[in-house]
Amino acid sequence: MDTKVFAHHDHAACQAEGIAVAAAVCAQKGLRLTPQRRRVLEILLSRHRAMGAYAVLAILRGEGMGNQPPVVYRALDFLVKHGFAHKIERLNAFIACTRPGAPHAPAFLICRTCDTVAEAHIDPGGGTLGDEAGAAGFTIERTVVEALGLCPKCRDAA
Amino acid sequence: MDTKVFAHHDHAACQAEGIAVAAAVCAQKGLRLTPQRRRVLEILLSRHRAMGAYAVLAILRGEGMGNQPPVVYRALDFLVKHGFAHKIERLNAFIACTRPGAPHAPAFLICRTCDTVAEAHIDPGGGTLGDEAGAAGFTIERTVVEALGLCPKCRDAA
DNA sequence: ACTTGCATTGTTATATGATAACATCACTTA
DNA sequence: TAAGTGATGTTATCATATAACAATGCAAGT
Repeated sequence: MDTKVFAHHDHAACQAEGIAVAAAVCAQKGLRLTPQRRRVLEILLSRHRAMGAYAVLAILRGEGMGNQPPVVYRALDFLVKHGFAHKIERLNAFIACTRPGAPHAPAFLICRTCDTVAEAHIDPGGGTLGDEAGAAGFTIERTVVEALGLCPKCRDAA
Repeated sequence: MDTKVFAHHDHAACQAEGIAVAAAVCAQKGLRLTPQRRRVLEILLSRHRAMGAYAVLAILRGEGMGNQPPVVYRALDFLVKHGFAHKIERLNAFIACTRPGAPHAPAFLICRTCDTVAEAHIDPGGGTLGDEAGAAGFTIERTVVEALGLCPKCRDAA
């Protein structure tokens, strides 16, 4: 789990690696990491917090890279579709993936005080829910798992 | 788990029980199940599908029980706050609780074809995620768990 | 180089989901 | 019956997301 995001870490490396991996994966799969898409990923990578689409759009606007909602939604759709970013349903917001390239079922720990989001990974068909779904004949294709609470830093501060 | 919702069942009893339990719980806790709130719960209970707030509002309008968004959002807030309904984050929609009255951490199985939603219950601190959160010092307060896939009926039809 | 085809981007308009703010009404209890 | 609280009515607005279509860019084959 990438709970390092709750503590100090080499964030510059964190960002650089995110872009590098995305570029490599795109090259390998024949996807186009265009300037807009790349910039949106950089913006998401700049913080371990989920950002709303319109917050991203505001930054793009300031840089002359797009003025209308579809611009940012298309870039976000691309990043989510190919696993470079995730949508946090509870927040209607987006965050860069910390394990791009590898297929995985993400789960998130969301701090309600500082809004930091850590990405964990789970077995989609595992646990009680997987057992019950299996028993009921329900086929799980995707999972949304988001835990809300307090990160260690905010808990200690309180 | 209430996976009976994927199959034929006595739905009239299902609905009646939902209202009866809510009324009993409200009486016990000194909450007011007003006509609007009761009617919204009835509407949600009428199907095992999540409904958007505006879909509920459209029905209320047709019955002269409220014309503006805040009417339905206030009723839904009440129902969710007291555990008579849940919000499905993935769908931005609401569904009646199948275990009203008892505190619980709900999880949902959402069929992408027929939109039926079954409610299961999980141990919020259990499983891999609970372990990892504990190890990271993260305190889980609430969980959003939504599995998307195919219910038995729709899987067989395909 | 040319052109054909497809992915990407630009732009307008609108759909969909949610809340702030304030006035009014109703129920309780002292 | 007045005061306090919770519930409702209403207007306006904010926030999130997508449809539709035009214009552009890029890559592959000839």
